[in-house]
Amino acid sequence: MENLATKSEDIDDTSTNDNDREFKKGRPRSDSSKRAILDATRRLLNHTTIDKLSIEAIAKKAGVGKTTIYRWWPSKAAVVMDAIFSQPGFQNILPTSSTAAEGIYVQLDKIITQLNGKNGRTVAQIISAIQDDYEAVENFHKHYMQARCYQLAKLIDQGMKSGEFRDDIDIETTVDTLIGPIVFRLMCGLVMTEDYAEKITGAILPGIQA
Amino acid sequence: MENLATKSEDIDDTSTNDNDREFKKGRPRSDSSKRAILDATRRLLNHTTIDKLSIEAIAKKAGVGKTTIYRWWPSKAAVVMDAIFSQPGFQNILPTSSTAAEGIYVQLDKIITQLNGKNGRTVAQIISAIQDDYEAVENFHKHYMQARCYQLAKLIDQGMKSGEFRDDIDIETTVDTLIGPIVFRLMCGLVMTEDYAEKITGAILPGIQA
DNA sequence: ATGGATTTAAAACGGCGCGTATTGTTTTTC
DNA sequence: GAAAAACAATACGCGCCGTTTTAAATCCAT
Repeated sequence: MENLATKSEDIDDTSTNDNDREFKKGRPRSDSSKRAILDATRRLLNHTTIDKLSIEAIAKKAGVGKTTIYRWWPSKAAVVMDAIFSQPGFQNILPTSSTAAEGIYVQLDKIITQLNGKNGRTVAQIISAIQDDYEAVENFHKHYMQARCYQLAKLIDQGMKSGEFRDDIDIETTVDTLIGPIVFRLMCGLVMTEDYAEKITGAILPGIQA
Repeated sequence: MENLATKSEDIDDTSTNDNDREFKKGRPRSDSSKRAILDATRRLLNHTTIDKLSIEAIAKKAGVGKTTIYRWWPSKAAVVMDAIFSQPGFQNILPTSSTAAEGIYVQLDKIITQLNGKNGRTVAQIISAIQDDYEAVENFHKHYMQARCYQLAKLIDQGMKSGEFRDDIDIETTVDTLIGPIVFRLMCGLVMTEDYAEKITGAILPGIQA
């Protein structure tokens, strides 16, 4: 639910000390404008692509000045990421599972389900948008990719320690082989069938099980 | 070396019958203009990104009218793909190898080497550019992705028939697990170390070997 | 040669969205 | 009530878009 804006003032912790907020002079940031901007962005993205989406259109639809958007977000990609990743469906909660293998399957299936449909197209476009934007890359990893990869890594590590998996496997590479196929099919416009999580785990897990 | 242009007249085979070319009336397409356009595109891409590259800039640098570009290519992505994939380094020749496993390793390593450096950034940008462009997706698959995936599939199939691999594996999914990690790291801006092909094969092949 | 067909470079067009600057108002703290 | 900051609205110059028009160039068939 936290802001994904990347303006230095927002991520710089030096000015975010507990009671510091109370002592700021001037008119505070309008929360209603912020919500209007993110809502407008989400609604516009239902009918167009990131590429064709313009800051001016967001401002107009949100009933907001262009300057307000430029004031709080460094790029179009930042606004879109903020709008998409703060959605309810995009919280990445850790599932409880009996075995590591089952946990990995559940995780992959959840990601695939999440990416099937319009959200998937938008995430693909976000990954596209970060290609030229160094600042946005970090933002994307921090608020999307790293959390999902870390959970897979934790499950693998857990399986290694419990004896479910072999103890000589390379965790990072194994995570790549699990998440890689999904990103591959997402970015290249290939369909992911409903049983794709099963197919991936069926191809990977037998090779790492003890 | 063939043209990658996607205007219907060019991919429609009905007009490409051997001696049909000789019987066309009117001024023929200028081959020097074509080369100038592709050369200019390549040179401009060394100093900028696809997103920032403009048709007008290409036309100016090539000493060519804008209309000539629009006449022969349907989109910026098509011009760029034509310029990039016709380069010498992008021919995908099949290596000869003793075992299927070694063949797969060689193939992956060649792809990774090809994608490390500026070519990789450009391919990533091409994959980005095809997200909104249905016509360009097919072009990309046809002239880049499918050829590479097909060779991997053939090697797997060969290994299955020779008894080197198990006979119950899903070829398509296995290809995904081999190529997926590479696309994943490419698109997410993660580094691929020199031994990354070794890491992938080390993670995948043990699970499918007989 | 002559006329028909096609491509070519060049120039001009209206339009959109960029990122910035300016203005005057509103909301807060001191 | 004064200073500070954010706000909506508006205007600006700029670059590139995709299209259209023009006149020259280059081929073919007769």
